[in-house]
Amino acid sequence: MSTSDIPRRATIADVARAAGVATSTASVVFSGKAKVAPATRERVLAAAADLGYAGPDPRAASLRRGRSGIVAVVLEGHLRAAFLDPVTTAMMDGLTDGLASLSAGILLMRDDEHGEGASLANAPVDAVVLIGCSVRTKASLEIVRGRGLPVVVIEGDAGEGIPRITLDNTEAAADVARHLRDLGHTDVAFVTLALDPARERIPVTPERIATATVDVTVDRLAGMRSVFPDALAISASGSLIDEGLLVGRMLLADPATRPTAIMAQSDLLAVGVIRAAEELGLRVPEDLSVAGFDGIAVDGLGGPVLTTSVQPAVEKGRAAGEQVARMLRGEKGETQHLTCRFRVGTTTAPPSR
Amino acid sequence: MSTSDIPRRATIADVARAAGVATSTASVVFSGKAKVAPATRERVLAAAADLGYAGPDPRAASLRRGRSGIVAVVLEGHLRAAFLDPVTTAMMDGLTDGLASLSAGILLMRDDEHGEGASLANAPVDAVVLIGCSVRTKASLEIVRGRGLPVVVIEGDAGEGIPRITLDNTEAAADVARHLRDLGHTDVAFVTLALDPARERIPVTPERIATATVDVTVDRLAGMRSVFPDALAISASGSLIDEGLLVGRMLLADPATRPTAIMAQSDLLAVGVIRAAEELGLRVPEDLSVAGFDGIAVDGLGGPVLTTSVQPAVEKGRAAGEQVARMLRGEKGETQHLTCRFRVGTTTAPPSR
DNA sequence: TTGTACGCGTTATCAC
DNA sequence: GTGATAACGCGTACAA
Repeated sequence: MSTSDIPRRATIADVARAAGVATSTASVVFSGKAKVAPATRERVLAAAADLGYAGPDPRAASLRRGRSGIVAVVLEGHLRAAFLDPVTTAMMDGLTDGLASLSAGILLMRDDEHGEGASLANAPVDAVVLIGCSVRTKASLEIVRGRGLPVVVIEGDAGEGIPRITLDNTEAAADVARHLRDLGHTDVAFVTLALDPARERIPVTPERIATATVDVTVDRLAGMRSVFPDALAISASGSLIDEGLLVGRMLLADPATRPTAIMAQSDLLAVGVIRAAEELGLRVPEDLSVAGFDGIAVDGLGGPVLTTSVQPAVEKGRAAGEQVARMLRGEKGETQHLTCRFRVGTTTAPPSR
Repeated sequence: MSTSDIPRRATIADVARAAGVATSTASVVFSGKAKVAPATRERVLAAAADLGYAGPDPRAASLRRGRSGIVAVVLEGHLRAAFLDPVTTAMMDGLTDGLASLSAGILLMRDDEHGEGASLANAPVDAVVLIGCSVRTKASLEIVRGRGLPVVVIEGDAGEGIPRITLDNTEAAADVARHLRDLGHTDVAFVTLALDPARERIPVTPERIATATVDVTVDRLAGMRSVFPDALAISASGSLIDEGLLVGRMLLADPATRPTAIMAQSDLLAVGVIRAAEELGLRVPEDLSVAGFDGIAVDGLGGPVLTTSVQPAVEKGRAAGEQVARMLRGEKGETQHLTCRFRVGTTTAPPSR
């Protein structure tokens, strides 16, 4: 080991020089964009190995190409909370599929960073996928549009010209509600997802709906209310079994006002409600019908099959990924409307009284 | 379609020209790295707004700076599976904390992509965090070292000079086992995590251990075996309640060979075992003691408190993030050894027979 | 098939 | 406080 002051990393130019070829030739050897004589190819590779050159610097390459190979995914709230939700993880899964043709990496970003740091404003990304639609999303959208990046919004409205991936939340929720009505239920209560960032576990009032920021919650509630206009609804603070349990207890505590059916806006919430019923010695579906939304596989649920509306979560992600891929290819992104499929399970039945 | 309908995006040079200042001045206006007279500042900002310039191009900036502000996190297997695991999500949470001082973005990468695409080999990242230690991790490691990127490995051995974040898996597992032995149990069975990518749900044999690729599984098993050398162990295919349920059924099916205690390598598996016991009408801990590992909060578990070893999952991520931050500051990364803490819960008791 | 030359858009440095 | 200039490392027309 000699003096070596500052061991500047070898560049492709160094490699070319060492191999006795032009830098362009060396470049081609690594990109494979053109034919190179096997002999020179070998020489270049040997020189590279010799200098410890590990291929083109991605930063320089992306400047030159105008592409970084990275797509940003903007989630609301804490990453942890986002990934706790099976629907989100399924969607991410689909997204990686849809993006496969680009073989792009996924840069996770939270929606609420305003600090200097690696925000949407200065991340080297080629496109952006926005998920959900809080007030903040609008801010993110502003930044992204300013940068002129392709955007796709999943379950949210981004305004004119921005391709979206939508779900028929209202219709699908109405389907589930109609199923309960058709079974003969008239005394139904709802457990909704969070309405706004405050995430309070309290009854839903018209005022709260007016100021709600989570479209999904509002849309599904609208569908439910279209069948049972006056049903009591309580908002949970998130999509968790434990939340469903808590709200379930609230709804079932008083035998006098106990509904014959509870409809939750997510499967996890529904499972929680079932647990609450079990605690109180109520049988599902004999004493209480419970329906959910999402159609996910709940780890540890076991026997019962939830009556629910199965949403194409993976498809949502895949569709978004495909649109991003299209836009990056220079084509125009298109809005895709996806639909849910109602599924009858073993957790709903006619009311006993 | 004419050639002029590609409106080249404005650059900082355009802005500077329009504002009548030098590009370096305009640059400083955006970076804030030096004082600028309010008047010129205004002029530059106005010109930028006028030209629709949304700030420096991140690609060019990162080439110039030699930093992209992105840290890669390499997970094994499907992203979905990774995020299904509460320990992983907790760790990611800690990682974002530890990385906070860098305000860097997190680029998710799978461990098993070998395609041309945006693999570790050509992603514009400043550092890498490798999680777990499969055979493939070694391959990832090769690439990363070749590029000379700072690396931190969480729960895996990366060889000389690579800082690691480790857990005292063997010792902690032995602690749990000793607790069971001290309660008087002699007839104990184990449920382990996956041993290798095949993820088979079958008994663990010496041969399988010899060819295992998942260090965590092997280490914890070693701890368990140090107390109960001859206990039957069955490997689950993943850390899921449903997996615990399946393996639990296998272990409890035959009353004649039924153990008095089952020790699982994860809390989710343990919960599954409890469910299996409940199915068979066995009471926990009266008829069967169950212990887990991880100390996570299981959504929907409810009443019982699991006897387990609480691992510092969030800390693991935070420590990794901090080491990355250090290395990026030019300091040397250091290996951190973290320890688990044994917790007695309500799911273990002396054997009844 | 190989080499030359230029530009991608920015920022650090140093004069002024 | 402001300006000129030189890299940063690469890809790719274009010429040979």
